[in-house]
Amino acid sequence: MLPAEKSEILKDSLIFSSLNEDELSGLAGLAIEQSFQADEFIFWEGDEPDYFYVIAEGRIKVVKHSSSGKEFIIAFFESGEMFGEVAVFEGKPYPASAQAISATNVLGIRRRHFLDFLATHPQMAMRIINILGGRLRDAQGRLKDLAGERAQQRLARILLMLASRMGHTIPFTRQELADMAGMTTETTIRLTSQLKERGIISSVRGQLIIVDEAKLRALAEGPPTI
Amino acid sequence: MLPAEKSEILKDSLIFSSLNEDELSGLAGLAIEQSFQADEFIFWEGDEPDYFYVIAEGRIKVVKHSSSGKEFIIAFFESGEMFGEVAVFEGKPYPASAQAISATNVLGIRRRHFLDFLATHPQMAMRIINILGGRLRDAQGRLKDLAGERAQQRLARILLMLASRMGHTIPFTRQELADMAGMTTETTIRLTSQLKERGIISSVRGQLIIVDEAKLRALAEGPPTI
DNA sequence: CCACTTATGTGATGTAAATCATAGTCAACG
DNA sequence: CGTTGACTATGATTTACATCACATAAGTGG
Repeated sequence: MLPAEKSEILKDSLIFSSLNEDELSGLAGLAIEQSFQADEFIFWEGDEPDYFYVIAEGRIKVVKHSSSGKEFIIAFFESGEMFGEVAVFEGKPYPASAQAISATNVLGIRRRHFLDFLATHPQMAMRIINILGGRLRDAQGRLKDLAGERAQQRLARILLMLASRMGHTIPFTRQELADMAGMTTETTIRLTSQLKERGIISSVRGQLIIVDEAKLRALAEGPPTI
Repeated sequence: MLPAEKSEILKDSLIFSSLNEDELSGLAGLAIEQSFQADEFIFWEGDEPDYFYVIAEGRIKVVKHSSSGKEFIIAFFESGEMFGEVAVFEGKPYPASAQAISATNVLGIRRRHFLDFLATHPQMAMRIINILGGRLRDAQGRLKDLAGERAQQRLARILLMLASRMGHTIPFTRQELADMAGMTTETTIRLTSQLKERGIISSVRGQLIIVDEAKLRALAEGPPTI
């Protein structure tokens, strides 16, 4: 891949879009391209955090496994988004694994290089603070949902969150939705079947289309206060 | 409160400890002291984020309520720690409420002032990135626990987390522990009673003492792989 | 010191969702 | 084009935990 292409990818990313040409090409010089097949792991929980990543093309999920082996999807990211940053900042092992959902190209920047770059680019630090803040807000919202809301509502909220990021067509299987909402595949299938009967969603194999967002939102807000 | 006292408090905080005297007194000039009784709210979820806070004295908890009204404790903080920062960075309403656990004094710094200060103090931004990163890591670990672990393990993990921050004497009621672990008070009481029987903890009203941390850790790790 | 509130403790019962089981359906691919 | 494997579907059964209901401390404040 040409340095100019790397620059272009970084320029299109959420974090680096505000940099000028010189800064971009400086960073691009440090970035290493890597490709992954669907289902391949970019890193595993516990690995040393050598790289910070920006997605050039494709989609990845960040997962943790419970003690019984059950998978939980903490987040997923697509083109232009970064991941692996928390471990890189702290210098501690990655707290979760990253796995490609589809064929994916990423740019990796070495921890040391990235920290040096950050130290000399204060406005980038502010950008990162905003991104981390947003992710923390999301995580805390999900914590409350997992602790206190019923499966129906948790699923509705997950669907709305996904819709706000990717539009009304949601390219995930029931299994993946289950792993995001913290429930079993069977439960997700039963709940989505109900949603279909009520005309709130439609679906084809491997994806799900939100038909009536208003009704879904009502479900997510809470039980129809009897 | 004298400016010098405010400086002293800021100097003792996690975020501002690296500042020099001039910077500290500059910040101290912007900081407003506020006091709260136990159970009083510092701010409510949904409020406009006017202030960023540092705790001078006391303890607070950050809570969200589920649609059925159940409380969930997202985090608690004590002297020297900051809170309310996510909302301040984003300029969106506070995503959760903050409530004093005991009588508490805080220093509040106006959003605008804090952002201006940040913009001119790059090394502070790095400090904040680290703090947010740590909180995000914690939140993601708890997400996985809530989604995939049993009540027994969740409680054990909460206790260990608390112990690592405050020592083996944990000053929370069963109700508060329940609200952190995402379960009912009754379940927490039953589980702690079991832990007492097994000699892993002891307790007095309103607090709980970890006696055998190794056994607790074994419980937290997972079921005794049969 | 007595009423009152808050925290702890325990049993009986209910239930949401997990688990177990089985089957149909669609896409991919040699 | 038929076989294989992932995805969707649905019923039967189990279970961890919530809910309800009371009872007994242990502080607290008049």
